[in-house]
Amino acid sequence: MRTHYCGLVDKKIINHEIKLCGWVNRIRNHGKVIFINLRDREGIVQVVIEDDNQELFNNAAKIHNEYVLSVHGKVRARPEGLVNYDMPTGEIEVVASSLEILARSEALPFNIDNYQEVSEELRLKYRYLDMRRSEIGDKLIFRAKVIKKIREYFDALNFIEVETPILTKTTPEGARDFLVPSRSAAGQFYALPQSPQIFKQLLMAGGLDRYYQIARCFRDEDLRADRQLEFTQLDVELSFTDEEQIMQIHEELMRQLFAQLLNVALPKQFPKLTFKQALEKYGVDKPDLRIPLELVDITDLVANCDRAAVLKLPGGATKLSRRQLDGYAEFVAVYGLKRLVHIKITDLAQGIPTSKLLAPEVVASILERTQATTGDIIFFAADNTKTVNESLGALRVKLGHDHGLVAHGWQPLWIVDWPMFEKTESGWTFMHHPFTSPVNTDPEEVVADPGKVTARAYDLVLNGTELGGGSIRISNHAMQMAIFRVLEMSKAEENFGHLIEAFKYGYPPEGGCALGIDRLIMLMTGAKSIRDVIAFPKTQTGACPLTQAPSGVTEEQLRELRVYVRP
RNA sequence: GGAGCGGUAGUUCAGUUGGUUAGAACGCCUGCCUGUCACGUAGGAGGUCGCGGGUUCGACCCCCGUCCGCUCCGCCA
Repeated sequence: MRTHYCGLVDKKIINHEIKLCGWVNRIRNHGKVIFINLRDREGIVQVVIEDDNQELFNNAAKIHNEYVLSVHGKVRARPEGLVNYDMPTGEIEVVASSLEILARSEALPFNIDNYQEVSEELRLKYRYLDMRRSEIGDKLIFRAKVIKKIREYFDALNFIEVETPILTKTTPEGARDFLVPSRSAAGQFYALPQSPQIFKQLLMAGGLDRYYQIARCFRDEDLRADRQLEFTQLDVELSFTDEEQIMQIHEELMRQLFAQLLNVALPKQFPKLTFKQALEKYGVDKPDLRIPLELVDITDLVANCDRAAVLKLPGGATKLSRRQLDGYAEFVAVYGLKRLVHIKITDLAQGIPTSKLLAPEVVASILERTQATTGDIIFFAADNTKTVNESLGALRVKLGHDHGLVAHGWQPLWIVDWPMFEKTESGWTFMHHPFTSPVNTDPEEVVADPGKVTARAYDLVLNGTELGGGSIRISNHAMQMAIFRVLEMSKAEENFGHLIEAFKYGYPPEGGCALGIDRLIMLMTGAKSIRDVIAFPKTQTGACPLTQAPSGVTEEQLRELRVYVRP
C-alpha cells in the first residue's frame, strides 16, 4: 500500500515512482493546479496535482483537511526558485498520477497545526487529533526511544526485566491506594501498586540478582503539572551492591540517554549535596542549580526564631517595583511566611540602608555576609525552619525565572545523607520508605535516637525536578523490626509479613533506585507538563475527557462485587 | 480540604460606567484563481455568552451558588 513515509521522501529518489499514505495537512487549490501537504508520522511532503488528468484533478478538488489519502506519484525536484527551505522535504515534491480517498473527515473541532494554542481540555477530549500535531506526536515518539535505550542499557548490564503484579495488596502507609474489589472474596480488595517495592526486594531474595522494570505505579492523590494518578517508573534493584555503584549505574544511564538522544554531555561525575547542605543553601531538597542564588544563614543574628536567612538579588533594588515586591510577599505567604522583609541597597556610599524592622548592626552584618553592593536587594525571612526554607527556597526559584537568571543547560545532582525519620505531631515518620537501611548497624541505636539516624538513601535531581531516588535496603529481621517500632507500625507483621519472613531464609544485601520516566521525558522534551508526554493523561480532577472515566457502574456489577455505595 | 486565574461563534480571543442588532482572526460553506507552501481573492453561514438563582426597567458585564479546566498550598513513603 505504501513505499515511503511522507516525511522521509528526499532528493535521492528523484524520478522514482512511489506510493504514499497520509492525512491532508493542508490543501491549496489554485484553479489549475492543486497542492496537498500530505502528512504522516514522519513529516509532511508536498503532492502536486496538475490538470492534465481531468479525472484525477476533479477528484482532488473535493479533498478537505484531514482526509486520508493514498497517493501514487513520481518524485521530482522542485523548479528553480520554488524550493521551500523551511520544510525538510522542501527541495522535492511528488507529482500525483493517481489518488484514492481512503477516508473522509468532517470539519475538525480544532485545527491540526501548531499555530493556535487550543485548550487542553479539548485537546484531551480529541487526543487522537491532538497527537497528529508534531507537538504531541513527536514527544510520544521520543518517549519510545528513551524507553528503548533504557532497555538496551540494562539488558547490556545483565539486568532481568520482570513484570510485577498490578493487582496486589493494600499498604496503609504512604500514598492513598487505588482499591479493586474482589468478586470471589466478598468484602476484600486488591490494591494497585504505588511502586513494586516489596516485589523487587523479593526478586533479590529469589536470587535474580539484577532486576529492572518499566513499571506502572498508581497513587490516589491530588494531581499536579508533574503528577498523574498513574505514572511510569524505571524500577531497578540489584544485590551485593552499595550506594556508589547504584548511583554510578544511573548516572551512566543518564549520560548515555542525553548524549544519544539530545547530543548533550552531562558531567562525568554528578555533584552530590547532603540533604542538610541542600536545605541550608537552597531551602529545598531538590535544588535547581541553574539558578545562581543562594540562601545565606543569619540565624545567629536574629532572636526568637528557629531559622533566619536572606536571599540577595543582584541589581534588584532599582529593578523591582513596589508592586512586584508586594507580589513576592504574597507569593511566600502561600508557604506560611507572614512577613517578607526586604532591604534595598540604593547607595552604599551614602551609608548602610536603614530598616524599620532590623537593627542597623544586623543590617550591617547581613550586607557583609552577602557581600551586597549598591543596587542589590536582600530578602529576609525569620520563622520556623520549615517555613523559612520553603518560602525562600520557592522565592529563589521564582526570582531566578522572573529575572532571567536560569542558566541554559542541565544540572543533575544527587542528594545524599537523608535523615531516616522526620518528627511529626503524631510521632516519627519515614523520609524515604520503611525498607530503607540506616547507616547504623545496631538496631538499638536506631530506636534510642531516631532523629540522629542517617539513611543510606539518595535522590536524583535534575534542573530542580526530583527524578527519583533509591536506597540500600534493610536486609535483616532485627533492623526491620526496629524501624517498624520507631514508626509505630503495629500492623507491620500483617502488612509486610511476606517480606519480613523472607529475611529469615538467606536475604542478600541489596539496594535499588526508581526514576520517574514521565518526568525525565518531560524535562528532555521541554514539555511544560507531564501530560504532554503521556498518550492519554487525566485532568487535574482525575478525569479523562476522552473516555469520560471515571464513570458509574451498573447495579448488577455492584451486586456481584457486593459493593454498596454510600450516598 | 484550601487559594488564585479562566469559561463569549467550530477554535483562539476582544467586548466600553449595566443600555438597541455581541465583534475580530483562523476554521467551515459557495464562487474565482497554473506554483502555492499558515496561498490569494469575492461572498456566506455560524452564538442556550459554562449552568442555576438573585439585584435591576434592562445583565456577557454586578452579587450568590454550582460545574468544568489550569497553576499552586495541603497531600504525594
